[in-house]
Amino acid sequence: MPEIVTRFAPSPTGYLHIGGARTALFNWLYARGRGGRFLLRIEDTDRERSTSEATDAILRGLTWLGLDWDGEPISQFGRRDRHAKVAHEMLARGGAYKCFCTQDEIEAYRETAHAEGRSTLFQSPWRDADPASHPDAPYVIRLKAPRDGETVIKDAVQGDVTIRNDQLDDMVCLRSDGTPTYMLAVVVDDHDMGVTHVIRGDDHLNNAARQCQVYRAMGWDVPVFAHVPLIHGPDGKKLSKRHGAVGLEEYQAMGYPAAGMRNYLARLGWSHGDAEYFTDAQAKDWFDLKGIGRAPARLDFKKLENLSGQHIAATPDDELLPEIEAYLAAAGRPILSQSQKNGLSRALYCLKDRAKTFSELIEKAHFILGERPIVPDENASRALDAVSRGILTELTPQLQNASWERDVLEATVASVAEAHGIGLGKIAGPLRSALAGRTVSPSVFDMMLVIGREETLARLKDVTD
RNA sequence: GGCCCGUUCGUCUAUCGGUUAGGACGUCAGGUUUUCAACCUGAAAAGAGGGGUUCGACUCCCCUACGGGCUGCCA
Repeated sequence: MPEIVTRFAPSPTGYLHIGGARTALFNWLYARGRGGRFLLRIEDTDRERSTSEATDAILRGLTWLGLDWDGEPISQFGRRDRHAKVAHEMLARGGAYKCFCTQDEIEAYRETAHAEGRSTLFQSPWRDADPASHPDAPYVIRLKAPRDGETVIKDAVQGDVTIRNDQLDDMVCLRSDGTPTYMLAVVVDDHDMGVTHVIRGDDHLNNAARQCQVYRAMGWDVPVFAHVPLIHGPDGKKLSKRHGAVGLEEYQAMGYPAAGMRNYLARLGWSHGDAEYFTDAQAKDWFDLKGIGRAPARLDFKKLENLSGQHIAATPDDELLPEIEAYLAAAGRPILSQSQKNGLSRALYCLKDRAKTFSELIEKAHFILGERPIVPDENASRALDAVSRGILTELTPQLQNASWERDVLEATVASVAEAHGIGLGKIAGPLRSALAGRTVSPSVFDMMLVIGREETLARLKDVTD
């Protein structure tokens, strides 16, 4: 069994699209789960639109998602000489020909074809021209695609897809300026890189037929294709900016942990029985092309949140803190001081099972991160009725004597509450407000343990005074 | 326009000719009420429509509708 080689080949024209991230994840899982290699190729042959900033953003995104690639990223543009060489080789083999038509001529051809209701696929008059008649003018190299018969794409996801060859025109492989087109470049690169499995968006499904013809023209082995359906927005339309977040980095900035993102993205359009929550190891173990669905999937933030929350809860505290700091940086939020970090790391144990995102975790950590003195917000103040205020006053000296074991704390507070003929639930709310300054926070007892005796008493005093 | 792909609860999906069509998220209703969160229990919720094939179709075939993609010297 030869080694599995997959690749992710984004074009650097913007941020890393969430759909692209999933495609990368699928390729990564497939290779990593089978001891294969996962390569990265930047498809930057479009010099107009490609930027190094976009390349950086893509690498950053992949790194954050935890998708490591083997070797250096390959620049497609850097391989243009090789592409040109292959184009000329096809020429020599008779699998391609020089076409001297200008773009205006082609456009005119399409217009009249359209007006006459004929196929607008361009048919070059140069296809079978005698080389002796070639003018000394700029030309493109076109694939001499078969006009009869059909091309069958054996797709691991879509099954056998048959396309009649008369639906495919002679695509341009080498532009008149000598640069390769994408269609040529992908095939040459995938072949040269030894890619065995091409897992990509199904927007390339039709292109695959043309690419097959290039493989044939060169006598190369065709890789296994797996065209996965695109991700759609919640309304079922193609995912675009109007749906909100489409760039992977936006998800990082919203506070989703990378592990949750991986889990969610893997599960979107792929399934392994009823498995919903799983680890990377399980995903690598289970991932296969057969489990990929054929219908486009819609983004569901609720499910993403749920999975994210589970992953945050499952992450060890010491790994969580760096991730939270990375989140704060990505979101452009204030970084943590050393004392805030110390406080937060002590509080993580009781914070992490209640946060679905890092953003939510930070919000719930208000009691430890907030400025002192903490002022109860409007809702909290309302909760502090006369009775609670009295109880809090009475509680302060009690807590002075209490040990800071959680169960002792509970018992202490409970006894005071009971003395007032009131359930602990009734006092816990106001108490929590007093300690945290707002209504979102972990258990009041956890808070006391985290912020310590001095701080707790000081805050109670603040409120009851 | 032509060609290609798709269509199971609101969402992600299981099913691979015979199931009370299963799970998860979300939603709703209860429970614990020692708070928030969590947790527990329960409920509502699906095979786009129409034809076939078959003893029997969500599963196979055809048509329609809808959605998406491709149709560039973009990738």
